[in-house]
Amino acid sequence: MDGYGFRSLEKCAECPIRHRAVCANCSPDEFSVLEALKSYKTYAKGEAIAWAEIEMTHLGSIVSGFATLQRTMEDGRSQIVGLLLPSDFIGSPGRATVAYNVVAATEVVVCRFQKPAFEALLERSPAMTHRLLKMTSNDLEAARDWMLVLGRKTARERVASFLLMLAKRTYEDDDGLAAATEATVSIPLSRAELGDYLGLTLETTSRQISQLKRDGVLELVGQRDIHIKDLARLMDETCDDTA
Amino acid sequence: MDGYGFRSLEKCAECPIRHRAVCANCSPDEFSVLEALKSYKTYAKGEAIAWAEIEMTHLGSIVSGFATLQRTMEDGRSQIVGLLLPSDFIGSPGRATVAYNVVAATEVVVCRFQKPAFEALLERSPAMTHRLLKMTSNDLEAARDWMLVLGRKTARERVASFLLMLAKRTYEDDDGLAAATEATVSIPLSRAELGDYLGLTLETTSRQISQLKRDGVLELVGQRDIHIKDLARLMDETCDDTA
DNA sequence: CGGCTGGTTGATCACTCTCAAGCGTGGTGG
DNA sequence: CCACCACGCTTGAGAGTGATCAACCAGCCG
Repeated sequence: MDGYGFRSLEKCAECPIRHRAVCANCSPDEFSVLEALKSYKTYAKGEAIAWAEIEMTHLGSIVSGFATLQRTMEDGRSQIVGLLLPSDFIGSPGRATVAYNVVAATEVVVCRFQKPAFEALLERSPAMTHRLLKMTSNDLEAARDWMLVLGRKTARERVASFLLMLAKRTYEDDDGLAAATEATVSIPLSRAELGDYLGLTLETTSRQISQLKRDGVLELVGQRDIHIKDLARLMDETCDDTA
Repeated sequence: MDGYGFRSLEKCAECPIRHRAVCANCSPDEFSVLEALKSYKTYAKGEAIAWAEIEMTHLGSIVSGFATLQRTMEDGRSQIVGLLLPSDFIGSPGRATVAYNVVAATEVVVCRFQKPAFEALLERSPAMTHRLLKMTSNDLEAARDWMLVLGRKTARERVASFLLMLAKRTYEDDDGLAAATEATVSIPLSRAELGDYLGLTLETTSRQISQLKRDGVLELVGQRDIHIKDLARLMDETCDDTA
């Protein structure tokens, strides 16, 4: 379907991620340049969007789907170092390669630009540069938050932290999470991937989810969807003060 | 000594971090604006440069010394989520607070700017914005690298990874590390802080250093300086492919 | 129906944490 | 001048959390 399913996206003005992506603050002039340069590509679940140490030819934004950033060791150990959701940016301008693999966790549609062209555009567009700085700085903040999880939290706290983060991201647009007492989230990762994100084995991850279920904090709806019965309780379980 | 010891720094052209800090690509015009706005402040070892959730009045660059970024939990657990070395930038423009404490690990001299003035300047200076984007993106890369250490590595591998990173940073200017077989590094952190950086207890950290010493990989020179006898061996110990 | 994949659960093991004692150095005061 | 204390570091013994290895279960598809 490589592109053909997305004719409606050819106009940036109708793009679903228009107000949150790197192009959020662009002027009409800039949008017309972007529209001329962009192309869409669809990746199947499990497919690599970029590979560590391999030069990237394109940069771009996730339009739909989830992707993971994963760093692996020779002996097979692997750590997911980031999740990409719609509107997140793929690649670092000015850097030829990234140190991790970008893998589609679901089917993913990317709005892509040739790297040199995009970098040239960035040189001339303060709006995009500032937006990208803001996004990068948010990612840095999130990465550092997650370092606390990986370095200091117990297995149960890690799972709780993950579910809470997912709930926040899921409901961030309606910002109803502050008031809500319940929430339902869909986990876009397998237990093995979840373990790689949490720095745990898949068995420990599964056990902690079961335990939280037994303790009445949540309910499983199928294997990928989780209904959080008591959000306040879950927040306690994360042992985290950041509201 | 608040400033008086640094009269020689009043001219940016003579600043020791001039070619690596956020101002690296500034034009002469921009430098004269920076010179008018900047002020120096010295922090004693252990003093807070910024505090989580407390609004920052200034942004700036480390001129000399080391600082740590640390995120703490209510129950006392703490994780160091970054090290700031000379030329590193403190604070995020556009964000009122940061989620971690910035603490001087040694005596630290900071070249500071009032936050609103600096942000206004950044709006008008593509050179600084691009430089800051580059630096932020490097920090993000480093944070993600460290996530692999925290999530997947053993205690011994963590210590080895830390020493190797320190050696790289120490020798990065002479870039002689590629050829070198030995190196001497000075650890700017106590064992407790080191543990907080590695996601270990101070006891485990100490034990692993002793073990590496017993195995002939390194020698202690005092308690803070470490002579790495076999760099290649140390790289093996990190179990990391990134050269 | 049988094999395959992803998830759960169980038993055991090992690594790291916890608690505790001991060591060395540097500073203070009698 | 030296005894004493404080602090940071090291080392030891035992406990606990999560990893490992393995069996089992459910859903899916051929």
